Amino acid sequence: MHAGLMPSPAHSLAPDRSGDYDHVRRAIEFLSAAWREQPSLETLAAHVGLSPAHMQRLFKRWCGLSPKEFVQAITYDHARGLLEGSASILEAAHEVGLSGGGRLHDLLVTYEAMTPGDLKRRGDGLALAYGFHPSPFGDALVIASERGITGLAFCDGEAERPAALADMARRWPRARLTEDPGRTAPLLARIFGTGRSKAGQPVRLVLIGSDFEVRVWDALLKVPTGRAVSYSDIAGAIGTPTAVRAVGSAVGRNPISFVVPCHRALRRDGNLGGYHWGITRKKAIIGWEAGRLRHPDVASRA
DNA sequence: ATTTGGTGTTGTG
DNA sequence: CACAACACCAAAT
Repeated sequence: MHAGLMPSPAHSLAPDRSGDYDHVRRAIEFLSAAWREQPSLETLAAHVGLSPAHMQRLFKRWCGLSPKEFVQAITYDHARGLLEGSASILEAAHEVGLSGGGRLHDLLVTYEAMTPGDLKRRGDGLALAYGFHPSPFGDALVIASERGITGLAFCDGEAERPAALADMARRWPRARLTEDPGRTAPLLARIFGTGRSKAGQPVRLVLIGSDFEVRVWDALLKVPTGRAVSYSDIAGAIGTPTAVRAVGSAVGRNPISFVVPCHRALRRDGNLGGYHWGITRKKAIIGWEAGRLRHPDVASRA
């Protein structure tokens, strides 16, 4: 299938970015495998199947960084920089956080957690709408109840959609899921939409998980863009300093990817650690945020 | 670089 | 109730 021949919308002010991530993903995969040889722009572009100039422009448009800068942004050293002073992030947030209610990273986020009773019912009586939508990181699966977003997952391409949906549905086996992209689309737009969240409209989350899991996810919500914490930082902050590995599992079970920024949890030593939706995507998100931080206006011109 | 032993929580039977 | 699985970590090959 030669979908790559799709004509580019030459002078649209709102370029169709939905196809970008597919190329970006293949570029990141190549760079990850070959970083030691410092591949040239030509080599990279040839592998992805684009001209060097197009490759460069694609990356710039996607995240504001060139491929070379992107590679810098996901290196070991840079990750260690993100972790600088990481313990104090959660400490400071803890002082403010309890009184302040939920604000967090660059989005305005509020959340409620399901009660233990709700959890036991495994979603019985819960009506959930879902939809797939293009996002900067591939197809995004959004799941929402009447009270707010309960799930956000990613996949690459139509073929992976059933698996992504099953992975999410398994978390609330007795819930009734109905496809309704009309309802989920505006929720996703609020997350990836242009610029800052439209004045005062918070993103409402519904966290469905055990008490321990919710405490972990709450800690993640306190990590701002451009920073990161280690799994053991989180363990310490929630009062179970030796439960590092359990924290890792809980982070991995985060149902609302990206909004609950599980990609900002790294290994203590600067290794990136794992990611439920693939390490490539974790790299993509970290690099994308690095670019957005450097050029805050990139997203606002849409 | 890779292995090893120690971890808390959750889901399964 | 026991047990395996897990997006980890520190120390020792």
